[in-house]
Amino acid sequence: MSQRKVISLESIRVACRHCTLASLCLPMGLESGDVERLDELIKRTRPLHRGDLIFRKGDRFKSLYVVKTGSVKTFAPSKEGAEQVLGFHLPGELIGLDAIERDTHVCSAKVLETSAICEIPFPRLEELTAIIPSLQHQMYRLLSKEIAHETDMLLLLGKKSADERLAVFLLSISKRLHKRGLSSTDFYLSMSRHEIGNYLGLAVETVSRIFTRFQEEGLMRVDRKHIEILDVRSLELLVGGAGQSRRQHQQHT
Amino acid sequence: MSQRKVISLESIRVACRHCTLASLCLPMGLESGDVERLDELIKRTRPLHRGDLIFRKGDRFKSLYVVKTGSVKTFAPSKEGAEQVLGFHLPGELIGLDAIERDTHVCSAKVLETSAICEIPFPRLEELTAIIPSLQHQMYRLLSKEIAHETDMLLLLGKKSADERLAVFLLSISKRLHKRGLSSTDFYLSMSRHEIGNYLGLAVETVSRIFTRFQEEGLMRVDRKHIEILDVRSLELLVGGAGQSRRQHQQHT
DNA sequence: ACCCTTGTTTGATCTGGATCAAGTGATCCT
DNA sequence: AGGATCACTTGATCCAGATCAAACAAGGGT
Repeated sequence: MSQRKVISLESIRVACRHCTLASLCLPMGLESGDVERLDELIKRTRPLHRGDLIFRKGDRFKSLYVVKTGSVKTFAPSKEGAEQVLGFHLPGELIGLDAIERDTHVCSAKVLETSAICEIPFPRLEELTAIIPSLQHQMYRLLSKEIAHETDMLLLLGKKSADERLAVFLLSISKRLHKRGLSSTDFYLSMSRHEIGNYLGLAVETVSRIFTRFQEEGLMRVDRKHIEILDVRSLELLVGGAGQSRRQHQQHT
Repeated sequence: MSQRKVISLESIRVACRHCTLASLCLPMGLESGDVERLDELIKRTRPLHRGDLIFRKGDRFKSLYVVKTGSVKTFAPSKEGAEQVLGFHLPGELIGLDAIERDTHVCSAKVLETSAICEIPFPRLEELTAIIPSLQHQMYRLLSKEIAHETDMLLLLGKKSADERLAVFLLSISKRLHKRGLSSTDFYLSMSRHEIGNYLGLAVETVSRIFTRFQEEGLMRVDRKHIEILDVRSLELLVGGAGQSRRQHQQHT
């Protein structure tokens, strides 16, 4: 999702309190003294490159991870090499929350482009949350947000048409980039059509065809990974449910 | 999901420490002193009846809820009266976790049969978790578990065939009843075919047809809401992915 | 006991997207 | 630079499951 592919080695050493993401990330709303305490336990590793794994399914759970720059996909690999893409993660987003319960990662995380990742050892974070109420609250919020988001995805996969799914996907990326100070209408996708389709429960060919059609209809311009949103309004209408999704009977009881 | 429809008015007054669910529920693993402190903040209301709402989407978030007896569905209502069923909840299961972030309920919860519900005011719970580390850990675990579970559902809705979805559903109910000391092979469903289909992203007719076919194949016996699982092994094989789901290409990068 | 409403089943038909098949354009490697 | 591989696009066909239609069964209320 790089607006620019250059990443500064400088920047990855910078602490939370100087990080531009602080307002989106774990430190959100903390007092500066508390941010420093959080800072102390965060490890910043050298940048990872396209295809590198942050963790894989089955690994012992030790830490949560935050994307600092770049982008990451999480996916559930199955025996036969097939997989389900579970999410795409942009800077400031927390990864690994699903591993706490089983003490084992239940999905894998792979870097989609050169990325910097912050590592947060969970046991130490847990200790810290017990003594910083606002950090504890932030953790509950982040966990809850993840649940609410997956709930939205369930609705998407259970009830929406292919067009709606793509529209939701594009608007989601667009909004998230915007929050990070990037253009909401002109960006590069760091994931392949295949990965998009997998994520949305669609075949690659369907994704490709719909992108083409959206372009013909003047909703967007597509050139390879480069996307320009031309008509946000129409995309939003599509999502709203103008083209009435799939089966929507009235309910009972 | 009632093995028996009779519920004892006596039992709903009983505190956590005498509750048979304690080992599945929030108090899991707590010391008895801590259970008592938790007990003090839990409200137990009179039983609700089929169709009653525990909360509805948009309500201010104040409490989490636990099913004590009976069963509950959560669903996201949409403007036009259509809805997406998000989950079915059995005794010991916590509801409302997705509301923490927005401070507002993002789905509604409706009782499927006469049920007793425990209410846990969240602000007080949050205070308590800050001073009882094992309770805090338990909360993280429960939130994480919810995420991991929804992740499984994403895979189900994104990649699995109708047969697999039904098999997963039946085995899930079966296992959860078993954990609660009930029969895993002989039970009553408290939800309608319509709700099952909605939950699994299938039309009612498809659910009905597959139940009929499963019966013809000797996997189960179906009589209205009454289910008898005859061949767990085969259902498990179905889930494993014998009938190879949907499109499962190899992946890239 | 009977009517009405609602849930369920079964059959016939339709269709959105998956699958199959090719061709084209990028990117990478030596 | 040349060749191989991989990602994407486009067209043709197929099919699992949705939708439409109808009959039936069960429970609930009066």
